[in-house]
Amino acid sequence: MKYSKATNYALHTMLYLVVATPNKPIGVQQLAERQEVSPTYLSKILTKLVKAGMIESASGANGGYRLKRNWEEISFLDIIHAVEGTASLFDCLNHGPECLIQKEMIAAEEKMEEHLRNQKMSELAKKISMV
Amino acid sequence: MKYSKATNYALHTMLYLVVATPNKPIGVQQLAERQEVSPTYLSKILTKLVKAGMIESASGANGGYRLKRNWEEISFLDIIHAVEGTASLFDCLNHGPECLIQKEMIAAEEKMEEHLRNQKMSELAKKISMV
DNA sequence: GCGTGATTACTCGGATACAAGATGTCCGAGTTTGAGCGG
DNA sequence: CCGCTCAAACTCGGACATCTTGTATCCGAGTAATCACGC
Repeated sequence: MKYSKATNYALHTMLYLVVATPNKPIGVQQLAERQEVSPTYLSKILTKLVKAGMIESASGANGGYRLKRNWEEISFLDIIHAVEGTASLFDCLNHGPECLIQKEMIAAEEKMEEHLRNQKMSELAKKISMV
Repeated sequence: MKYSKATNYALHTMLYLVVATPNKPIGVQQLAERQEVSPTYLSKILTKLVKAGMIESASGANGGYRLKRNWEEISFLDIIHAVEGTASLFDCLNHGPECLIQKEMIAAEEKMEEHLRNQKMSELAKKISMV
């Protein structure tokens, strides 16, 4: 079990956008270069963030991706859920949701999600700009 | 990102062994039937638990798998680590361990592991026998 | 100067290729139990 | 009754086969800014 590279790219891209915060959209190429990933693949991932309402895309020349309003409230968990989906990490195959094992696993997962929900990208950006 | 089916099988098998607690080893076939999985595949998974020192295997007729000493201390995390490995869920590809994003992700993961570490199979078995 | 059209620089989405890991099967080898058989 | 052999019931481990998912590329289509040109 591993977080996908896509999640890695998405988190880093969001952090970059939050740190930059220009009104101008930033092109996929520029975003992709920083992370050494192909622009087309990154674009695919960012489409998920667009559908989740975190960023918006601008077509045409000087196009790219830009933060949307409430960007200061975006948490790690928001981004991860947009990329990885919101399904729980563990499904008991035989017993379904009544399974005690499953209940414990989901409780543990909740602990992790709680931490990720409280961690906002904008907070992290502040730390960086202090350095 | 998902926990593998193998983890599901391993957790259920361990719970079954803890609830049963006979000195006699229990055959793979019996264990596999309960979970509707092929014996050979389950055997592969249980081999990992053997190497991790949680159970031991007995060859020959009336052979099978049996709990080892300190079985009362076995936690969910022990089992999961034996099956899934101990690598962290998130690796920042570009920046390595200094990456702030990675640090937050690992901190979140720690929260989940802490919960799983405190959850012992023997405790869960008690709850079941009460019902 | 000003509209109009062409060019350019982009993103979007689907189709497709590729790789890796999870899942599952097969089989030969080794091991223990227990039954059968001969002394 | 004892000991030997042999068959049966197991696990073990490696080598495959298969399936799913993540990763990545390619290309045609659409869109917005900018430039060129003609009036």
